[in-house]
Amino acid sequence: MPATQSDTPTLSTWETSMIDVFVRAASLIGLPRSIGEIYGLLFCTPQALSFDELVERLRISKGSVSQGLKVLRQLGAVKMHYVPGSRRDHYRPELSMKRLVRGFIKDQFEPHLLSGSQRLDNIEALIQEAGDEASHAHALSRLGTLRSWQQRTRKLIPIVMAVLGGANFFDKEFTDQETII
Amino acid sequence: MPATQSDTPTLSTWETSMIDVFVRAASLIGLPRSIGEIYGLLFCTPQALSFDELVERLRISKGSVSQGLKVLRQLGAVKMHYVPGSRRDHYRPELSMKRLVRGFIKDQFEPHLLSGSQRLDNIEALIQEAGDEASHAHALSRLGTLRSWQQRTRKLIPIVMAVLGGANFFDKEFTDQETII
DNA sequence: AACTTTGTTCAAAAAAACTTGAACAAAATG
DNA sequence: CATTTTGTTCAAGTTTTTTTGAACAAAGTT
Repeated sequence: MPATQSDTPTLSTWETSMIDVFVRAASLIGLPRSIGEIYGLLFCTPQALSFDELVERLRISKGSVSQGLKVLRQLGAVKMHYVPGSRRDHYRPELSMKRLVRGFIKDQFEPHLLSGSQRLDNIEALIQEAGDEASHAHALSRLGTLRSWQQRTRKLIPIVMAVLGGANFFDKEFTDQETII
Repeated sequence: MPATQSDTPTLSTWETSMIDVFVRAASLIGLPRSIGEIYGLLFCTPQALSFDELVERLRISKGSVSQGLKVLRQLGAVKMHYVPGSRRDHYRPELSMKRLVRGFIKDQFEPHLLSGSQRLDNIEALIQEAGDEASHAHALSRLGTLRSWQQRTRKLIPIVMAVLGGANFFDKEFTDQETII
């Protein structure tokens, strides 16, 4: 058994910086640092990495890696990758921006939109029950505003996905006179 | 001086529920509860509210209201409203979804995109300096992916704003055969 | 000028979110 | 079946974020 087996090469400067980009991006969308680190390292690395390699190279706990990978799998941001001859799970990053965004919207956004609709219906009932007749009109008007925001958000999502979906309508070739042929 | 002057009507059921919607929305975009409460109460109320009314009706501290309003002003989510005969500042909620979204993007998103570009340039330099020639190709390829994500995000923002900007290209009338006349 | 009103600031307290590591479960191996 | 490998769970510890409230500043009143 070679003495070098468990050597853990330290992260290079560029890897650290690139991981830092993902840590910031994660925090921007409300995900913990450890998740940014895990995805970031997978993003930097040519080969799929195992659970243990993540723990060792990032020097974070098994618990963090386990929970982090769980969330990333749920978001569709990492894929499991079979490595012949190894019992360990290996992971690779999802590299399609469209799929990453879709995963995020599906997991973090749409549930709120869904439950939101029901909440607004409940609020409407509460306004009707309320004794204060005078302010019904205003309350219902604001409720209407809220519903319109919801609806516009719903309309927006497929447009965003379309824009992210490879070549499309919004690309230069489609709008630039010269290149249309 | 009437004894009832400082009566603080408690929030009604529907107000509480509607404020709750905003508290959830705030947390979804990474803003503290108190900010959701402040915007939510302004949204529910027909008249502009003063600083003190926010403190009293929401039963949160002056500090929270002061800091919350500061952030909301910065985001363009509340507007100051002059009330004749009162020395106090009064506030009204911004009701245009487009302006709300623009404020959020300008304040919370664009700064990251900007600094992000510089970071990627730095990373490119670090990769060049790195000794490990063998992995240059992969590292640069991933850096390219990151740059393309950035660029796509930049392109997306004006499209989102356009979709939110009143009647437009994506509305039914523009695409539905029957209604085009 | 002294006093009142109005709102901000910031250090400390409280609450929430994240990470750790040890105990545990599940499955492969010998 | 006992043992090892691999990964999950969760209570406790740590860190970060948010809230509070008292001291302070700025501006209006008397």
